[in-house]
Amino acid sequence: MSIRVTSWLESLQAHGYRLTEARRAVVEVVATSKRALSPLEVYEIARRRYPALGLVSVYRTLEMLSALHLVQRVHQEDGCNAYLPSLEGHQHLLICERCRRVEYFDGDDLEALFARVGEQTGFEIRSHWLQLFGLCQACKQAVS
Amino acid sequence: MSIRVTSWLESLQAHGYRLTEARRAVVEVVATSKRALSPLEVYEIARRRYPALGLVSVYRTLEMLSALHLVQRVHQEDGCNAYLPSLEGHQHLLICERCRRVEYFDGDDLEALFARVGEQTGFEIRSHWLQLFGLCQACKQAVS
DNA sequence: CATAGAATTGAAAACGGTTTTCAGTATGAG
DNA sequence: CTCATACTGAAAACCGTTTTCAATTCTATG
Repeated sequence: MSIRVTSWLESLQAHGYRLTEARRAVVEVVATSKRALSPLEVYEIARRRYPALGLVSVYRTLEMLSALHLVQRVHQEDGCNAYLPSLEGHQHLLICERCRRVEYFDGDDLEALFARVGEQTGFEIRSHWLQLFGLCQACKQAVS
Repeated sequence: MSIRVTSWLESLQAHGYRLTEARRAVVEVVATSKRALSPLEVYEIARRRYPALGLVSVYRTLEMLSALHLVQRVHQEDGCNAYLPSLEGHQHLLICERCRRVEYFDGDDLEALFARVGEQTGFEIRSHWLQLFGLCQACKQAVS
């Protein structure tokens, strides 16, 4: 059992949520995924180990995990309802356009840019959003 | 009449689309907006000058403008279906969280970061997506 | 300017993903 | 073990978007 699964389940419990089979199944799928998954994908995968699962519970669990900042929503050209584990402090994503695999990277050097833009525009910058898209090593070779 | 409105209409015509009242109304609203507008917002505003307009035509016109790269879709926490004029070469957005006004800025200094991330991960980076969120000068004062 | 034929229109129906409702069930505190 | 209640899945409702379709509007051509 992945350490992340355990930690998410503890986190849910610590916030007063009950640990149910439905939630366990959803957490196990999302916490260990290396790709961003849509609610329907989570549903289909999680149902392999807990066939009684309802799609509604997937939505509800994703909402909780999102509120606890354990998962983040990923936006792409072809849809904005995919979820991915949130790694503390590594908020930027690099997504393979072919296989959808995601890598995390940090963007420390962005602070200077933000400061400059804030100064030029008079905005108080409060958050940002950076995603890169491309081909992962495996897909790069597969395509060529 | 804004230069951008004229230019968009010419662009539509040059691509074989007819110039109709519905399209004119939609183009006039979107091309001159400083905020990202949802299809429904476009519809409501455009109907002031062309009441016969149907919501369907808004969707269809936005799709065309998007295909011609004249508008871009803006993604935000609370929705991903807002459209904004695309300014050639200035692809990054700074969005006011309060009034939704948008500023454009360029992010030339990002190339180095992309190169570094590409090298570290083995990805071939093909595109990117950067948005900043904050408070514009006016809203900064209004809030405090 | 008039005509004809194709592109375009708006209304309504269909669609698909998400949310709400609800009666039954499983959880976990005591 | 018992009980109150959080939680469940199914079905219905919802809502933004897309499709369908008959009527209308453009615009190329004569």
